[in-house]
Amino acid sequence: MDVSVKGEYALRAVFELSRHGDPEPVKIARIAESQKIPQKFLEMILAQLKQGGYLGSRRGADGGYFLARPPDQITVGDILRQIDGPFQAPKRPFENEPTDSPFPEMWERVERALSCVVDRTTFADLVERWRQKRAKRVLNWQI
Amino acid sequence: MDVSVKGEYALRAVFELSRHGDPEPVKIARIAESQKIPQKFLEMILAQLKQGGYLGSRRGADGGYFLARPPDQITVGDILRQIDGPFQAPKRPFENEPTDSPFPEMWERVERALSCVVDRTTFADLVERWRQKRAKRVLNWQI
DNA sequence: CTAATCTCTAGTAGAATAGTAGGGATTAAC
DNA sequence: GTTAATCCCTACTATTCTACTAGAGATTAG
Repeated sequence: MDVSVKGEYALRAVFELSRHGDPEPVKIARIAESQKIPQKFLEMILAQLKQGGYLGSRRGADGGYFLARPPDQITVGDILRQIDGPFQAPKRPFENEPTDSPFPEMWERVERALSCVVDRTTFADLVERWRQKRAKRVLNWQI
Repeated sequence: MDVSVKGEYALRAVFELSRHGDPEPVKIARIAESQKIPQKFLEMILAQLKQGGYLGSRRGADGGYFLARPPDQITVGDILRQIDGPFQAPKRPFENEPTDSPFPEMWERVERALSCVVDRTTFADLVERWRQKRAKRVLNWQI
């Protein structure tokens, strides 16, 4: 019942690209620095996200990574599932359980509840909330 | 984003005790057999649940484990947290993050959504659903 | 007393996590 | 076309976690 550091790194990386906005590629090194992620580790994560179809890349000097779709079409759930695999209660070891077990139904409820958050939160949402928070902070700072 | 086998074992053990109903102690061996849990592993789990105040025990011949409270006062969330620890998004490595990060808020939403299921589902609920399912099945079987 | 139980400490094989290392392939710019 | 900057790919690793197992000790009913 937790989220891996790798998953959180992936979210932060995609957030960084979403925040950047324009389709210019962003270098791994810059994402790594601005989000405090070990660069070599981040390389693996970004490759995995590209392989999932969420990111694109350009090599060579002036290369980098960019979003393969607009940020309102990528959800937190997409990224987490790509990196950490699907949510699962341990159904595997209990396949031959009686059909009247109350647990599978409960796990479905959990899954739905989780999905309501992660599959409905897009990176466009996250960026918007971030902008609002920042605006508020700047406002307070000026008073 | 998953639940350990140990956590599921714990849920099944408490379910077994709840289903049993009366305050007579149930032997580890019986729980282990009827829920297909390795006995020695289950011993550790039950000790942990007792230490959390959810179960009581009696030693010696005719000993066993029993619920320390009525099943409508033990939730799935209680047991999972006792065994697997609290749900957490990896807040630890990101303590010095800017205050305008959108992630902490999102993790709170996830936690609340999760809580809505696991902290509102008691073992009395599970037993009731199980009984209903079984009644339905028997009915179909008779037709 | 004895047999059946819980209790406690320790160990352990295998998988997962969170990385690191080092070079190879591709591209922009001179 | 050489160079420098970047992504790409394979392999390795230390540490921790998971899911157990082993064996002996403490307690109790009969």
